Amino acid sequence: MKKILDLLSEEMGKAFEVCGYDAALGRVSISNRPDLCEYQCNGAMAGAKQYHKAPIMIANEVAEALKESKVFKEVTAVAPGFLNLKLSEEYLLNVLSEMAAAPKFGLELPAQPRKIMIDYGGANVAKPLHVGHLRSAVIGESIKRICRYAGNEVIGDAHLGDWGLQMGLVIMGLQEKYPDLVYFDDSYEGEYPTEAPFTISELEEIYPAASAKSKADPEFKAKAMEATFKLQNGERGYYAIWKHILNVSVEDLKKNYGSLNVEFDLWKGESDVQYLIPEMVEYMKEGGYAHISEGALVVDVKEETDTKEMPPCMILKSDGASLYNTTDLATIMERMRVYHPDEIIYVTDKRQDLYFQQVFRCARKTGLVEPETKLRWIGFGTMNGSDGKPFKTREGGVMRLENLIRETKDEMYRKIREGREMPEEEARRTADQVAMSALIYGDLSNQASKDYVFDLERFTSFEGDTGPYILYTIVRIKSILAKYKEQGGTLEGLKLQTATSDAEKQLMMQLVQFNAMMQNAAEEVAPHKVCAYIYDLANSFNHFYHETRILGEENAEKKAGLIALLILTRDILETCIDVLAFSAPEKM
RNA sequence: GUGUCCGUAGCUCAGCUGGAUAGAGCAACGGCCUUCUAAGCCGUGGGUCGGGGGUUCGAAUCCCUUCGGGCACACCA
Repeated sequence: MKKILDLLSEEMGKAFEVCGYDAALGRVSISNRPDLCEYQCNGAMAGAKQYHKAPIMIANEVAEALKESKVFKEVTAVAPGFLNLKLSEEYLLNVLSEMAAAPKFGLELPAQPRKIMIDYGGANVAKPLHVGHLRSAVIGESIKRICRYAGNEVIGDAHLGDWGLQMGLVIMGLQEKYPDLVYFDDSYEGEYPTEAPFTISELEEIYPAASAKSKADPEFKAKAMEATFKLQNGERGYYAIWKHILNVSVEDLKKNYGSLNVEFDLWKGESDVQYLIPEMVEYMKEGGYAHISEGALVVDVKEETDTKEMPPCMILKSDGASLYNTTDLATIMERMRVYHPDEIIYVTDKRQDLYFQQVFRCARKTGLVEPETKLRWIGFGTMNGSDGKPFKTREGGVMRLENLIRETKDEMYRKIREGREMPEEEARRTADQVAMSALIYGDLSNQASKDYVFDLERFTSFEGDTGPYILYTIVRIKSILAKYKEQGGTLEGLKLQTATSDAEKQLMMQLVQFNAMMQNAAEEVAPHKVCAYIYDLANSFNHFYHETRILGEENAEKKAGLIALLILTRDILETCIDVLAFSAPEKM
């Protein structure tokens, strides 16, 4: 269904037209002076020049034409030419009722669903997730859910880093620790064990140790490079142990991502497109796109309109080895063949801006994607500590994501214990759920592209613009509804009623914006807009709640209408937190 | 150096396709629980929107310039 602002603009446009002006001038927006009006139209001022007329005169004429309007109950022309509008309660009720009955609360879906792939920009195998992975995970997940809710087919791909030098390093690290493993015995010809000879914790120790050693010890580094080379050329033992590394890591990653409610549809990695690289390189050479520069194979991606330096996109290093670009381009090639998406969205940190410009230009120029395939890059900022510098542990190291999550859960548990009587087990469960809302909302409520300060105390607070505040609001609603049912009420078939107070009308006006908000959030892939909306909605609700006796309402019809309003508010809030990838408990 | 993003209340941030007195939250202070979760609600104080120019009837918003900060600039990912 149509969005409220479009409906109002239509009504206003008609009035402009009746008075002999361009209907486009009738664009209505939400008032920025809530003390004066609910909506406003500035078209009279915009049209003054065009019609050589004082804005206030135009505004007066239009206001006059709207005197009998069923949509606006009040239209006032104010100097120098503002049109201040108040909505008729009956009209608001009609729109809101239609919305409550419509699928997805009246969100308009695309006629043809678009196929969108989301690339979460790669966790690495054998390396634990750290706080830097939080953002791509929660932003990517939320974007996935928003796009899906908006009626698109969305495929999320983990795009693991599972193929570079790091793998050689881990393999060499393992060989040093366990030289007798059959994987390192060249003469071994039997089947390799199905069970991995190491745990995830061992693996996580081995990588940093091997990485550090390779920096200090050139000989070790050479061995790791050789191992990488052998792995990539299919050496049996190395490949078998690599498979173990992959499996153990993915299992652990699933656990960690799972606690953030992040689910990937595909667990593909760089290794999955290695087979395509020779073909892709050949294609780029044959097509005349690639040439040798300083020994490396590159594709020029400069454009005449560039005002800055644009280095070429490198396809192969001068030693012939592949690199990040190579696998990313091969991945695009594969995705086009297998899935043929209309759009690919990359979620990575914003330092990779230039890099993705190069890759996108290269993919376009070489025809790896079609002209209408949209390639979009979402660069997110850094999560900083209270000192404004990238977040560190107290000891100054990189904090593991797992630990960040645990600390947040512990802090939330402490708060719940402090503020509520609750059985131990339920307190734990509730704390976990509320903690995730704190962490996820704390991240998503910031614009993705900006850096933000992680403040445990603030994020886990039940006051202000936080996840717990949103959940608290939902729980309050649920609590009333539960009580209403206890008293023998039913939640079915209730009809919304005309607003009888300002607070109720405010709440209804907030609810009616849902479809426009969600559409906008999807178009701009902006989860923070959903956050801003539910914060406003929660505020409107709490204000309304405070002023309105619901269960004590004596008029049965009115009471049913209030309950219907609560249900709608709860449903919209829960729909929103669901696309943000967290959920509300029944009690807290 | 080139490019890019940012600079709004003590702190953390909205607002930026130009509109009326620049908004929230936190922190500070003051009210509101015999009634549906007070983890709430209501109110008070707090601002040269980094500086300077320009465009406009009107600029936090657009343009130019300047200062301060982050980040990136081919064989890392």
